[in-house]
Amino acid sequence: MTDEKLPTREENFAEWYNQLVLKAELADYAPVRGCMVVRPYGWMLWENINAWLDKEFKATGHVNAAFPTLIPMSFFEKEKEHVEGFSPELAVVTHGGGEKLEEPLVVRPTSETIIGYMYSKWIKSWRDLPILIVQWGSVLRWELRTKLFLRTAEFYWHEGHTAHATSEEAKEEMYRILDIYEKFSYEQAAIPVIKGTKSDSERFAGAQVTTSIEAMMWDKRALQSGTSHYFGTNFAKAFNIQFLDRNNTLQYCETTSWAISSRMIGAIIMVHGDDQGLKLPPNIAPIQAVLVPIYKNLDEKSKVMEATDKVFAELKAAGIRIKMDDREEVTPGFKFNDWEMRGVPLRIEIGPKDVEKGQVALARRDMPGRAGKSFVSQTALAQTVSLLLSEIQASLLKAATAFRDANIHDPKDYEELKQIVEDGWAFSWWCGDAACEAKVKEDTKATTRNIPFEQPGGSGKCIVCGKKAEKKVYFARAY
RNA sequence: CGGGGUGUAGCGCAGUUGGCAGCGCACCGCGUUUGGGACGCGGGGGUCGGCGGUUCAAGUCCGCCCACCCCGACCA
Repeated sequence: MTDEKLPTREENFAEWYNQLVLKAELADYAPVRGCMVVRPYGWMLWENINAWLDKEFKATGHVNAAFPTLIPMSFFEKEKEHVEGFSPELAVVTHGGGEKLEEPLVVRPTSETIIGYMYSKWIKSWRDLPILIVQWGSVLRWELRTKLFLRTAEFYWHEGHTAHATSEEAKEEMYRILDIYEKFSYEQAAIPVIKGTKSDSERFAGAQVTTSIEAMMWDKRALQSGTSHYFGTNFAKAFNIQFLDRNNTLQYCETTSWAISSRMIGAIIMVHGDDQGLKLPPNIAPIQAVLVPIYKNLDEKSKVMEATDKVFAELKAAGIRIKMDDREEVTPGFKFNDWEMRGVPLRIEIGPKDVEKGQVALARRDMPGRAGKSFVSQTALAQTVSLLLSEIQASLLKAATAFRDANIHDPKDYEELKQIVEDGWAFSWWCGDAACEAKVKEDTKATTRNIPFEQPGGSGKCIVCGKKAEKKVYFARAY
């Protein structure tokens, strides 16, 4: 708790973000370089995110399991691109029990290798396929520059790892998961995303195809918010994951992996937040409504508390995640600001006047000042609140979508592209040549985000070199 | 690893020509307050990043080291 105000987003977006994460008590800096502590309020948000995803994964035939945190170093050397991609950021354990280890162990930066090793033991026949396993946990990458939630050394995620008999099935899986990620973004996080394929230079180390969902933050930078990879037989060959098909022929498996990380929380902060603080989507908010009793003396207190207790019990019973803030040491005004900063979608106030009139005062976090305020009857309040929460959920998505669409432009030439990516996304024809992509990156720091599945059709001229281009791509500066 | 910066109470900072280590917020206690960030009074809290040097005397001067932050390269 503190009464210092946040900097505005215009003043200093990075500082606004850092201070908000700390003040809202989502996370704190850990005494370990680049690591964070996710505090209870942040973890509740994470749990709500995971609960939804877990349900979707299970509904599509996936099961959960756990693999070791430590992975033999030699495993990483089995897939060439994978080791090249990850070796610069590995943390390595060299000693155990006071003795130097014969083979160093890597703290997992991702688990394709150890899971691939296990799959080779478990898979013998086409009857064993597909294997659809999700692991929930954390991984460690020795990042050089870190930022709470967006890029920490240790971060939390789920990683799905699947093995299939055919490339068609594996690709279907990759797309199925990306669709779940998209659905999550729209329906739960209220963040519009663009689904597409990563360019060769942006592909995951060891993947044949990497797909992603990309979201636009308030400062118009892009955030890759989820990825789903198709490996072909790359990892199957490296780890000897083979099965006998129906014709008694030995085949390599086709594998996938996919993930959404705690970075998603950073996206929620940067897409919805305003100068007052967080705005959490009701569907995943740890607290959907906060109840603030207001009174001046003991007589008023007993009447007010009687009403708030009743309202609290009713909303709780209706399944609304409600919090009663009956702290006596701070004023109502302080509480209003405090809970707004922490992004609670709806505030319910009950004071002596409301008790008299059998009403409550409501304040919507998604609407500024008076526009979001109303008085409603205490009768059937749970229904009113539920309805409002879904309205707020919808309005957050609507606002985020309008903002994104207003900041995507179609440059007429390369010069205009350079201007656009200063403060927005460019949607342009691209010939597919890595050299053109590299030139944009060098000139503007913007990278290709993805080649969206949704294409205008036809062909055009590459925005960089002018050669014929079959696809349009998003260029943006990324986190 | 390159460029820039900062280390003094939990946080933000001040500390002059070297001379009793301070301020604001937070925290604890008591009282008054409470419909948009309340106030009064009284308290507790320090290896001045570390080590070494100069000096009667070092937060302050000198040397070395360490940590962290910002900007690049890397990245979910």
